[in-house]
Amino acid sequence: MADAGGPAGNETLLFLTDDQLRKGIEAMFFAYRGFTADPDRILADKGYGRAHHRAIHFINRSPGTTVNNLLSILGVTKQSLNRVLRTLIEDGLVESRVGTRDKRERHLFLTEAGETLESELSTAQRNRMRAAFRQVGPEAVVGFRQVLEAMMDSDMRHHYVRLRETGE
Amino acid sequence: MADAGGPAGNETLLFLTDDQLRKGIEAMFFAYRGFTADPDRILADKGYGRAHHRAIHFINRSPGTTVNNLLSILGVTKQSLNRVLRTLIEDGLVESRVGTRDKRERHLFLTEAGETLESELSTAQRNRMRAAFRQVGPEAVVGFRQVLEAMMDSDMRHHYVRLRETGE
DNA sequence: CTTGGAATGTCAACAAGGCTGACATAAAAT
DNA sequence: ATTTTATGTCAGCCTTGTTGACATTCCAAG
Repeated sequence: MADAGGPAGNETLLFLTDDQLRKGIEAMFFAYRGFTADPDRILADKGYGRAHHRAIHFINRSPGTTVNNLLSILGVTKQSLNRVLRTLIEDGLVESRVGTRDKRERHLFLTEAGETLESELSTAQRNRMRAAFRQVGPEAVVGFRQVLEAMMDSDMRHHYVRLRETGE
Repeated sequence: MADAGGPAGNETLLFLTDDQLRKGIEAMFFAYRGFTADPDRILADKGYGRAHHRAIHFINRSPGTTVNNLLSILGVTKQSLNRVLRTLIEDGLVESRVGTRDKRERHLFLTEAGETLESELSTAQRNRMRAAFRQVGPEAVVGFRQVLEAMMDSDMRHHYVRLRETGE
């Protein structure tokens, strides 16, 4: 179990040892903290949390998205999302429009104020990621994204891919 | 702002565009969900949460570590950690021994039961990471770790590196 | 030896943000 | 006409973070 290469020691599989995997696990843990640190600071100043950031991010990525679609992307309950959306709508950062084809649906949009905050948050987060990317170079970035994509649950990968296509 | 390469379009920097950075950000978000999904299920069955997992992980990595050291690794308040440690100690998964040199300090160890749970959790998490690593190959894994390390806050990187050295 | 400060524990209170369950409404689908 | 779907809302619970206050223990400096 500790040696993925077996007694003969297939050297091409040394990157699959428990030790290497543990390093990957700890790297994910510490890096995710850095990943969220800058937006967290901005959000705390304005009385918001990560949940607000996530909603704002994905509304910005897919303007007019429905509540249901957002729910499946975020993987939370409607009550939990609703609490966050309510405050964002009350504060004038998000607009909810009744659907035209299907009037049961609410389509979500960022207001100008919402776009301003989104830009502030994503700029901070991009700055850190840009610094990391620049430091390690394009080939490492390709590997980074390949591993992350392979680590996703398949339904989350579907969301990721669909968003990826939208942006290109 | 949208074009990292400038008007002339330096093609070697195309991996730093806002679009590429956004993909990296979304990849981190979705992948982290997968990263924690398997342990989360195991923990939920036993009435624990991620905070318990983190404590168990780092006590296992550094047996005999002090509460203070654990605090700086986990980045939470002592009250928050204390609540988690108390339940783990009550449940017989963690043992707290008064320090010999400095009797103010408590040194933390996993009991046999604690090691059993740790193994269950880390096996599940390693399995997913192993599958991802195997799927993308060793060069991608190198890039993955390089980007993550570059994305950490420097104090977290210190912890990461210290733990990395311990394991080798 | 006394005192100050550090490490730890504990109690209380609070907030964010997850969760479940129950119920209401409007509109689409059958 | 009935059922299903999409959404919202209320109430209550849990985990896990926070702050503040205070006690204990003990090292270390005066």
